[in-house]
Amino acid sequence: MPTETLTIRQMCERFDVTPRTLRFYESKELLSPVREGTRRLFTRKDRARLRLILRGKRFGFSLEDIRQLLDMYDSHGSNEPQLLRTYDLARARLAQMTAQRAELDVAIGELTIQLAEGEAILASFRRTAAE
Amino acid sequence: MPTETLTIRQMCERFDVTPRTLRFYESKELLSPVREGTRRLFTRKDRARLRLILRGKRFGFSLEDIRQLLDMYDSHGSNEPQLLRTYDLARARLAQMTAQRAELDVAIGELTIQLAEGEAILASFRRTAAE
DNA sequence: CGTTACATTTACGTTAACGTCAAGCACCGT
DNA sequence: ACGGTGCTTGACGTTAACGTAAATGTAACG
Repeated sequence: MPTETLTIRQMCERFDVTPRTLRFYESKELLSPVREGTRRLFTRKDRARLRLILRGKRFGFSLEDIRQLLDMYDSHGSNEPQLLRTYDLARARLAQMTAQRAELDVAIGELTIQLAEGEAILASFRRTAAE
Repeated sequence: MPTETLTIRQMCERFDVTPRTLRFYESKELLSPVREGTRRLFTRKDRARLRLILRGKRFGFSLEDIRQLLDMYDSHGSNEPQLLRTYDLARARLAQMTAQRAELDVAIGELTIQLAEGEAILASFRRTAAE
């Protein structure tokens, strides 16, 4: 049963991140690779955590938020108050994202209108130039 | 015909920004209020520009982008190459925003699913506690 | 043994958009 | 003259998530 650990470089290729990023995450206690002498070896567990970290980032969570979520998640998935906090954090974040989406929609709409106006002006330039 | 200039404090209240922000914008050449002695007085033109600035921010433009857009806009709305650059910048930004919205949609979808799972687990806790 | 390739730690640098003092005019009413 | 209020300029501080450089280590290749 090979544990199949990865070097930092292999991790970087597999997840498209830089070494600096992995070391930074370790310093922030988001990852905890084992050591072979002085070198880091990333286990299956580290890879799982990194996947969750990257997903969290896509959600727009800060690394600090993610750390708390991860800690709560696996320090005890069976601890209700902690799970509840995780849940609330996620809900709050979802609300933010929904609001952000709404604003983005408005902004896209407005900008689209602006663009149409701009295009009209440019079109008039082209007509003038054609004389 | 009252030019109706505003003090910095009045501007802040009207637009919900801080004095620091207005001075910062001036230092970045986004605004250019006149002086009465040593004090700033914001004219109608400044108010119009500030409105555009705040709108640009809602669009997600950086202040530097906004400065360029404003300069191009009123340095000569009749200069075609500059107007074209403005237009291109806006189009690029719109593309970014659209992409961002797509990602946000995906993230919202995923997070919603996660929340449903979390809720299910919490529900099982409540059933256990009810025994 | 020398070089190449990859690894490590330490620590300062970067970016945007302001926040937060500090020190000091300028005028107003008393 | 004095206290209060509002304004001014300077200049350093803040935040997140790394980038980047320096100095060093170590393992294998030829």
